Amino acid sequence: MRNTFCKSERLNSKLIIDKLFAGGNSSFTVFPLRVVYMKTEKTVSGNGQTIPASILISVPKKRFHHAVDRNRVKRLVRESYRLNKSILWEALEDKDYGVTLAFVCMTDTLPDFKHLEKCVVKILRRVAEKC
RNA sequence: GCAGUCGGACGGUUUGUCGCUGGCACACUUUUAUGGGGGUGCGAGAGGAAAGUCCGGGCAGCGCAGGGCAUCCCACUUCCUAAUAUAGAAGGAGUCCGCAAGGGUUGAGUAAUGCAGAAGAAAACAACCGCAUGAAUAAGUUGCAAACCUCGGUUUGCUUCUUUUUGUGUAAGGGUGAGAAGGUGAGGUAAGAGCUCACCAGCGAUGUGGCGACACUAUCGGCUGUGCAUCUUGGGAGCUGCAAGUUCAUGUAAACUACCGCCAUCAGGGUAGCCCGCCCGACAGUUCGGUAGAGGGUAGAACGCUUAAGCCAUGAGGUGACUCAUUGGAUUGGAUAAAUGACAGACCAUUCUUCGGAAUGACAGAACCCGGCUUAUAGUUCGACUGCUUUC
RNA sequence: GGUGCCUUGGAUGAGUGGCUUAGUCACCGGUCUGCAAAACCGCUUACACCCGUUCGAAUCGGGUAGGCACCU
Repeated sequence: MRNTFCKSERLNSKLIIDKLFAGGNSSFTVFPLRVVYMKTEKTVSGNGQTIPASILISVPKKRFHHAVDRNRVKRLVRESYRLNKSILWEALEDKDYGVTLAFVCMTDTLPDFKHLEKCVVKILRRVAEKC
């Protein structure tokens, strides 16, 4: 399995985002990230591949004032998801629904990659268990 | 050598693996078709400030017969740029700071009107103290004369000075203030005063130089307080901003347009603050009911969207900003819950070092596009210049 | 991306060029009380920062920093 991250894996629909944050969805925190997730239908990308999970990364302006730092955190989270998404995908392979995830950054200081990757792996395992 | 001023350039390099965005080529798939989709290969992918949004322009939509007033903005000069006297740059001018190289800053006009805390007699009208002089009467006083007597004084008249009251003159003085009728000296006067004169500072006129701001010296004019506001003069300004706006698919609202009907009321209504003017006029507007039309907003997709008032070199013109060229050359960021990344290694800088090595990599991330300004910025580097010191 | 606004004692908040600033609440200290509450009295370096205009700036102008709202 290739560790890609194409456009249809990103969450960009305003309606789904509103639904995700409206309440009633499960969430938990593995410092420095908070995760909100929701069951949805699986989407099919242009080449016929089914995409079981789509994600969103949010870094609040209050915690990181400069755009450089916000971009850096988003890229780190995205990269660690890309390298480890197989955990979630294999768990959802034989299910008939998909999952939508939102990562929210909770820390004030810039995290380093190895730390964040461990954190993301932990989160993905927990989501895979619960679904 | 030390201290300093101004201006410019760069702002980590590179290899591998795994990804993202868009470009080109190739074949594939899907669709009636334009087209859409992923795959493989090739080469590309943040800045000097991308930032602040302090200015200006392009571009886009809406509005708009015309004129005046009001409102707001601008204000040393010449010149440059798309930017009209506005944002800025260059050459100058005035003024302030610095020994200097240099740096900061800006004056439209003052005819009229108003205001100026505290302090001060007074903030420019006057009044007051003071000075000078006239008068008055009262008191004191100097001198002279006359009369009287106890011969030393008393009384009366004139007179000198002082005090008091009052009229007139008074831009000296009143030492407070940011500012006190330009300053110093002499003459002059009852006392004083540009009242007169000499020198000095400023202003106005004439002259000379300069495109001009302005400068200069000479002559003439006694013309001379500071700040703010009103005011006056000249010039400029329609509003909103790519979340502008255009197109597609979906669908029709209590909003819009046209027509019809009914009821009541006003004489006017529109022209984006007011007036003139212009337009409409018993139409329009308001309330209710009906019919028809056209279609807003939200969510989605596409366009706008990147080759340009652009950049580099050469030549010519100009002190310079900059401009010109039948000149030559290179142009590949275009995202949209938002790409330009992550990891590992080598090198390069800086710091620490037990000399093995270790740590760190400034400020900061395009959001329609340009030009300027401002602010942040580790480190490296180039050029021009100034002052002081030393040596030759 | 664009547009508009705000910043004054610890908190709130008045002050449109003239005595480093009105009031309210809170804190602390004092008076009062056997002790407290209430009441009364007192108290708090720089008006966010820098520069300019002015004789004089919280106030006027320019810049910087921080914060808020709207286009939603």
